[in-house]
Amino acid sequence: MIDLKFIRENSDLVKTAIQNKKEKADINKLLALDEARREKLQTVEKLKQERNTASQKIAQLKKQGESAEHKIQEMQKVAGQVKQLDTELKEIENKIRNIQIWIPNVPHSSTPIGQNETDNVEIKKWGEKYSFDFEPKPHWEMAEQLGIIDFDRGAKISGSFFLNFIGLGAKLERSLINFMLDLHIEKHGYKEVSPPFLVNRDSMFAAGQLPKLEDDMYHAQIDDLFLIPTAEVPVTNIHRDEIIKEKDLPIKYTAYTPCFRREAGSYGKDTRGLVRLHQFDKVEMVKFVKPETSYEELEILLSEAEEVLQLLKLPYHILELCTGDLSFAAAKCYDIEVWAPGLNNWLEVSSCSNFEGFQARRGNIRFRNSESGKLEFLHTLNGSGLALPRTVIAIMENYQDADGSIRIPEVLQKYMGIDIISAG
RNA sequence: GGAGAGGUGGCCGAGCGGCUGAAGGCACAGGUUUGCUAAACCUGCGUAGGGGCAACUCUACCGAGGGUUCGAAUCCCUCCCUCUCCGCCA
Repeated sequence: MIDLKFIRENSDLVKTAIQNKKEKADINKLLALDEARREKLQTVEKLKQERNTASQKIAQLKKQGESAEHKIQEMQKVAGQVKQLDTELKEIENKIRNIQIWIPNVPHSSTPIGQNETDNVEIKKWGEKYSFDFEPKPHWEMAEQLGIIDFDRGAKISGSFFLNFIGLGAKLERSLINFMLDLHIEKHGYKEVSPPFLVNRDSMFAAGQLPKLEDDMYHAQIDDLFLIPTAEVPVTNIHRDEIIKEKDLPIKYTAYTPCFRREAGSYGKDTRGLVRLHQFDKVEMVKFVKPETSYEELEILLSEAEEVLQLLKLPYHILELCTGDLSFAAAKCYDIEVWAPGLNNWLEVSSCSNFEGFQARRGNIRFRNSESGKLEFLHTLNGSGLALPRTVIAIMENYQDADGSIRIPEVLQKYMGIDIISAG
């Protein structure tokens, strides 16, 4: 959420942001409503003041045993007016809010302006693509041969884009989760959280998922609960409506959760194998930080996500997202894409974003600034570290042998207990 | 699901329909005392939204939303949440 006062004072900036993010929110209408609101507010408040002083007078009169009838009758009129005006005011405020909740975060000045993913800027490449003396297979062919993923029965049980990891496939998934969690906990200093996988409406709103993305989420209607699309949602909400001690910042959490996405808008693209699923596992990192440190923290977050791929020795590159590809709530975002030789394509395995105060304002997450003595919204960030199935793709396709076996990356061997998933 | 208890400021905790934005305590900040630590004492200290360049001032807020009233933290209704007990269950 963007501060109304900020919008009032920086309307052009906000309008540009809306345009660059390809969102729709009528700032002119908002400003007009805001104007009307303040005008009405002054009228009611004046009446309320009148009422308050009169009420005191009445109390006084009654105490002295005098009649207050005249005053009371007078105030009955005022009370009616106040009620009427309050109702009108509430209507205006609702209208304002209904515009406000659709205003996206303003991109950071360093974010490149652009229309869509083709305008994202590659800022880094890491690792050499492995060379093969055979045609690298896509992972789904390997998976079938090795019997480590069961797509068909996933579809039977739940529908398309659901699957079963079986045997060593399931163990690979579990090993990766543990490897990533251990890295973030032990080396990067995050605290592990295992949060709820179903969250309420307030939590979805605070994270910036609602109202925009309601159609993309699974919704348990009876209880009005949503299946989380990412651990970001429950973990960011851990401190909703809280005031955090300045000395406790930054707070860093890492969480493994499954993620549930309806993928309502993603027609026919990337639909094979593990690339796009309705349910997938992910290890997430979330940070609560002081505003002045958030961009520094973003770079650190990015490097911590990168480290997962570096340790797995998987080639990747980093994209700085352009305004048109930036999510609703983010001010800046880096995507990490890993190379998948079987698909002959890059796959997004991590998004590292700074939300600045956008989520904090929606979720009312504050700290007391010791310098100013004031309560301030802190900044939130999060990054995948990493999304599992696509990491599995990268391992399968980069570490494949001619016979279809998968060599296990060194750092995973102690988790897997083996060094190869053999086709034999 | 059934029965009961409760939701007040950063935290704990009082609170008769008007004198309560809210006692008291803790925490925090500044000051005095002090060789250091600790302690004692004094002072200050809610949030949000308006108006005024400013000192300042007004309004709202005691889980949420309605209602009664000239006036509600205090009375009534609805809802939400937490806790305890019972039932059910991993």
